[in-house]
Amino acid sequence: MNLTTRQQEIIWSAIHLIDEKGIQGLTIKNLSARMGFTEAAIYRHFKSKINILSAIIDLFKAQTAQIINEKEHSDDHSLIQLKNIFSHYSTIFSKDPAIVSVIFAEEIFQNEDSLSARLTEIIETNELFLGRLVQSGQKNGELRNDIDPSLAATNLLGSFRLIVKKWKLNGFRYSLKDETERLTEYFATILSPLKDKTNQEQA
Amino acid sequence: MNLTTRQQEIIWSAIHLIDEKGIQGLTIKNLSARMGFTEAAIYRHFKSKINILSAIIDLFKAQTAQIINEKEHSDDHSLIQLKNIFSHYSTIFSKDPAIVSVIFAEEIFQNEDSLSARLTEIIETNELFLGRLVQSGQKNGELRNDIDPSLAATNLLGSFRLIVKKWKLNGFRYSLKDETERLTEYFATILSPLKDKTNQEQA
Amino acid sequence: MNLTTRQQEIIWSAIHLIDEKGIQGLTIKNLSARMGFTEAAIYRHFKSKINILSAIIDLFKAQTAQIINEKEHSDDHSLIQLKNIFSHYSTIFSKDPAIVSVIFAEEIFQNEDSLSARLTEIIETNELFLGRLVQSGQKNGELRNDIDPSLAATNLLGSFRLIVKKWKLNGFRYSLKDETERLTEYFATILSPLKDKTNQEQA
Amino acid sequence: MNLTTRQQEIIWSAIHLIDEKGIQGLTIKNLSARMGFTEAAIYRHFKSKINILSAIIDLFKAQTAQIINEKEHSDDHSLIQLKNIFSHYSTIFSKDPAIVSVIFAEEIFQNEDSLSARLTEIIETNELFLGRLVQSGQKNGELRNDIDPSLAATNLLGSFRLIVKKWKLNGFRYSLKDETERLTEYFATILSPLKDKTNQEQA
DNA sequence: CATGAATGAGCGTTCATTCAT
DNA sequence: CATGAATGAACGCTCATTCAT
Repeated sequence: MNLTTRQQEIIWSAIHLIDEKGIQGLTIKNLSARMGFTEAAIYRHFKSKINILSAIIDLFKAQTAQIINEKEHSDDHSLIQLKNIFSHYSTIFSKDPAIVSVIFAEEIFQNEDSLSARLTEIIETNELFLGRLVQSGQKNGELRNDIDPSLAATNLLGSFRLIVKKWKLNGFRYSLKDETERLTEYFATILSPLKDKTNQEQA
Repeated sequence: MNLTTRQQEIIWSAIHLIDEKGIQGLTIKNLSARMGFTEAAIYRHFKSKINILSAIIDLFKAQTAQIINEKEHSDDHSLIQLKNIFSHYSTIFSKDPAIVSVIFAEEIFQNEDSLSARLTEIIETNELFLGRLVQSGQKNGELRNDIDPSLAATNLLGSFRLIVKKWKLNGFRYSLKDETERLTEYFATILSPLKDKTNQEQA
Repeated sequence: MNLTTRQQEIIWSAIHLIDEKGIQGLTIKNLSARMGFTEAAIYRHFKSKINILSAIIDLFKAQTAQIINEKEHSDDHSLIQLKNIFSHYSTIFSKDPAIVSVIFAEEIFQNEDSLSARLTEIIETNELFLGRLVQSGQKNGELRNDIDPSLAATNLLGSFRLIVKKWKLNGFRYSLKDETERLTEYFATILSPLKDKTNQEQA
Repeated sequence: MNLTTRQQEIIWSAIHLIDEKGIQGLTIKNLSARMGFTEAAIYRHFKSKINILSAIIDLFKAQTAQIINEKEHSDDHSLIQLKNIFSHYSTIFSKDPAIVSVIFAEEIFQNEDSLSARLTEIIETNELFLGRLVQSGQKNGELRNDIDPSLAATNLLGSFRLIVKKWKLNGFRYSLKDETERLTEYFATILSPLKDKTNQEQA
């Protein structure tokens, strides 16, 4: 909380290290080399390595909370909001793809219970928010109401996570924003109420 | 390929170690301790640690290929087949939950390009198969045809991955098979053709 | 010599650190934390860590010299003087038990020849003074004269050191002054001339 | 307990390191250098550094127990026994003076409670044994009975410890055995019953 | 088929100390 | 008079791996 400039630099170096070499590549030596100073100097800014990881999670948690808070009280249609939130995340990830190597890789933190619990919360926060979105969409008749909102939330989040993960596994070579748009249109199709469209599409 | 009994024991010990302590817990020392013999003895059976990880991936790859091959030429309806394949995986995972800590954690292998590429293939193989399933379902009129089969496949696989991951993050406390059933019923709902049901559900 | 207030504060913090955590606990970091300012600030007051240890020894040396000087020209009987000097030390130690962790632990300074030599001198100074006391007591007929004064001095000092060390090992839980009194009475008994008491006591 | 040859070698290297450079000189690096192999190799033989210190204490404890056990049931006169036991210790110390740098330096172990407690026991064991010796000597009329046996024990042990410590501080330059003999004769003088000697000595 | 002993590199961390501000 | 940031060396310890037996 309230990180110094140096602390922020270190955190982002750590995120990029994890992105490039995995959690095993996040060593104090690698980190200090990337920062351009000695290993000992790291300890001026963070008490320990797990403090660094903890700060990374804090960062993502705050970011998630802020994004959700922004959208929470919007008046937009549910489908627009869904589109917006995934679009928002894909913008963030596109700006610095390294983030996804950390935020979607719970395994990284599994050694430290205190950390993994907090990362799990981030998933849950997102899922719960998506669930609320679906539910209110159903109330307004914007979304089909023959489905369980929480399952729909899992469905939305799971799909988004997979396209992001594939994007990463492919070396961020294509546009995540385009993929996200395709996905949200797909969601619009499958989650829309079952109006008279039926006959047309069946053709 | 053609692993000895000892090699298989070692591989499963390794999988369980990863499950329990993460990739950082997979050390030759831990592994040999779990096997009940010395570190040097491990090297009788595998040339190096990477070879062990490689064998793990081979195992999962072979397993995936076999599962898909089994189902590929089935005459069952697409939705039944979808149900069957997820049910099959959830049975395997329930029997030994440690598997999911490895198979869904691509990060683990990201250090070694040779390994991570092969793990990515497993995802793709599954996704392609699901895509073919959806496509044939659309041809037979069992599935709605206003959606892109490959997006539907991402949707199916992503959702399943997320319920499995959540199951793990919750310490395998509840039944994955039940969750999988709920998910496949959800899929049945959203992927079914938009027959005359329309009006009824809208009520 | 001629220490500033701050220097004295630092020295006493150092003594207490050694008392609590041993010489390995006397680090600049610990010391500055205890003083409530930064590590760098320590170096305003002392050129180096060795200088701090050196000042501690100077302190004890001066203290010892002063105590002995005070008593040296007393007219009291030798046994009274012995009692007085041990009582004096036990008062000092009781006021701040941390002292004994330093003054009786020559090992602490053994790395630096310059320091250990000076600490040894303190022992010798005390022992020589006790020797002179015994000798003058023998001259006056107050102490038995069938013993070597310097051996008696070793005997006196060694015994006192051991009761102090035991007091420390027991966590300063009981009264050192009481123990010292018991010890000096014991000395009175064994060092007194062998008058006609003989027969009585033998009974 | 039941140390291998290598473990014994390491322990004795450690004892000599402590003797030469103090506890701060006992580093794994120094130790392995003295042993002629790498730091990592030490850990084949001891789980940790404090295990090494623990083994050293075990060694001294066993040695003390054995010495006391040997003498405990002797029929010799108390003064002879006192002489014997101090002589025995001074022989051991003379053979390898490094021992005294460890056995009489409780400060060394003060960081680890488990260790310091066990070292304290060694002092106590010796003191209690000396106390029993004095008491039985008093019963037999060999020792004066106007003194408290436990105070006498403190007196004996404290004095012996001081001559040993002085011997060390003087770089083991003179004969400890001679000094010990002088001390035990002194003890014989002050602890003997107050027979008719009185008048003679008083002359 | 397995062990015991060893290695060299690297781990996270702490040390006393310096220096510009 | 004190701080914040840094250093280089050392700390205890673990890593994957090798090799003679």
